[in-house]
Amino acid sequence: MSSSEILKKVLRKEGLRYTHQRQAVWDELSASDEHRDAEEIYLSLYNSGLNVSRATVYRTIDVLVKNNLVRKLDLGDGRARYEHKMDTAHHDHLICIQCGKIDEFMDNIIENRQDVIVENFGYKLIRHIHQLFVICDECGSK
Amino acid sequence: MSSSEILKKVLRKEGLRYTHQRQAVWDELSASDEHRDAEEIYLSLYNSGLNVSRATVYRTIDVLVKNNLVRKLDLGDGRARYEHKMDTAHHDHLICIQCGKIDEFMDNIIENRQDVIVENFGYKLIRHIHQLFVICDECGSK
DNA sequence: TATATTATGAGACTCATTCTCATTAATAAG
DNA sequence: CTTATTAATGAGAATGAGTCTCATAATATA
Repeated sequence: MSSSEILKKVLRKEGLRYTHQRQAVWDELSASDEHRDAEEIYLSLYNSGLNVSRATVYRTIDVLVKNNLVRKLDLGDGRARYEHKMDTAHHDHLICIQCGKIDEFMDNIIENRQDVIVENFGYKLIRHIHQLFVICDECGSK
Repeated sequence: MSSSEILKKVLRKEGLRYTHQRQAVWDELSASDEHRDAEEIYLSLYNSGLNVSRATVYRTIDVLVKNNLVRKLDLGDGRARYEHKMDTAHHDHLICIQCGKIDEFMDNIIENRQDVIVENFGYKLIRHIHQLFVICDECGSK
């Protein structure tokens, strides 16, 4: 399914209209594996001559996040980052506190333990955040 | 060691003066096991007749966090929460996305896996965030 | 007690994000 | 295809947590 078909399906489901701007934001996000903030997406579009307003960038990202096409990351520095979820399995993140480099990890043992913990409380797990703040190899060797 | 002795030791170490305001903020934090935001602490002091400014509340909390007397929590809703670390072992949090209730958990298997993951990357673990967003028993049964 | 230095308070400021509302564009109806 | 209806957009104002500034107050030092 193409990029625009995926988006159209989501918009249809949400009862929203298909617009150039929404396609542009989704293209921008799905084209990169970086973890980028809204301003970077806005500027990248702007520099490609696509003048999508900041408000629309935010509004569109919200729709994409809600419909599981994009994941929102809160790294604790006041700016949300976004990554697309096309063909990517669940993972969590390692963040270098010096250079900002972001790596991904996934550990079934941890995932299972989470389920057990929540079950012991008698709760229902909706989602989780697991971030390892590190000094990466490059920063550590300086 | 009393509340004020602990604070004085930290302030001495940091080359900072011992003031009423700093004691008041630390008292407020150490007296409760809740996970409170800066405004709640400010208002609680204000309502006790202790007029410590918001700026000083923030400044004091920074010192306490830096010196490990207080932990700062980012729950992703734009307001930091704080909990004191007196006589408390390390733990992470379960947060009910409906009522906001916060519970604590600690799992050695997870802690160990984190170390292994970071070691495999050749990085150094500095700190971590692990939050399980749940529907708690009460909210789930409604 | 006088002097030097740090801390505080009030409010201005920042910055990411959200909101407002007049204008524009997309869809529906004819 | 054209118009009517309704939703989306853009520009910039508003928000809100947190930070900064700087004149004044408090603490420590001589």
